[in-house]
Amino acid sequence: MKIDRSQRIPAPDFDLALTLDSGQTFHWEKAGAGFVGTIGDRATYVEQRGSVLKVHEGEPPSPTGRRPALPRVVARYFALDHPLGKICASFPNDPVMQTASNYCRGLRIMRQPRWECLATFITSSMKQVAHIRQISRILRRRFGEPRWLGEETIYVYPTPNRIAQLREDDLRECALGYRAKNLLATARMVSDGRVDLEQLARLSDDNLRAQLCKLPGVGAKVANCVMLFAYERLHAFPIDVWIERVLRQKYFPRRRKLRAGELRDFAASHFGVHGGYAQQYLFHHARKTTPRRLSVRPR
DNA sequence: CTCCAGGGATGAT
DNA sequence: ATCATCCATGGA
Repeated sequence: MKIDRSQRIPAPDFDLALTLDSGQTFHWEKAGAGFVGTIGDRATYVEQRGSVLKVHEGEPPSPTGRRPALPRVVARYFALDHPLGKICASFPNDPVMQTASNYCRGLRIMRQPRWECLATFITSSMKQVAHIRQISRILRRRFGEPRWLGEETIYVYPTPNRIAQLREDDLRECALGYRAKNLLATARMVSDGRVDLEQLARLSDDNLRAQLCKLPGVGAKVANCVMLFAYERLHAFPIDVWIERVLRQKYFPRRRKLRAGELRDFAASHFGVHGGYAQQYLFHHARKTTPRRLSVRPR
């Protein structure tokens, strides 16, 4: 008979499914009543029951040294310590923000591994979330190390060293298109030590952004995503096509001409010290409530 | 079929 | 600084 190895973690003010569907990570998949995925190199099952998470993990591939206990790893990954009440209370009191805030109750900005977050957002340029997920799945299955979780195999995100060994064509075969060159070049910079992603955590927001933007395939938007999702810079405000649409339509409906710089300055000042959280709520609300265009058009 | 997607790099104003 | 153009791919 099977032993229930699951552990329980208190998780108030948290919505697991909402958080995993919000376009931060791209690899978690539904499994039974919960989700399976990796947290760093650990294959993990997570299931929410009310305000408690049930978690268990797969066996490590080989005898390993002592590792942090899984509940602490999960709690840190999902940022269960973020004071969500205070964060939401810091949002501006305008109807657009309040609607998004109410819609996204329990959504948390996760603490992702640096390389994994950087690499996936390099592959995200001009891609829908569904396709970013597909690219992540292919890269993991082809180049990532396997882990076993019960009956199923989970793949860790490939390391910078592994990607750096590949040829551009290997990545193009993973449907990366023009992004292949950028992912490869950035992987080689991280792999050979020209950039130390962990050391970058010391830098101020502006210096961190500047350093990230030196990496091939990283501009302001991707840099802000990586700052927000992997460096805990909760003021970073990525502006993608969805957010730009929201800002222009909801906050500047009568301004035909509006420079990108003006949008950036408005976002930085209007949404408060946790602007990144506000941005994520606006993004997810817009993406989930904007009706898809009907497929059949008159001719 | 067309339109669009969690953009970046480059070159011209 | 700001804008135009190109870059691959596949879902809807």
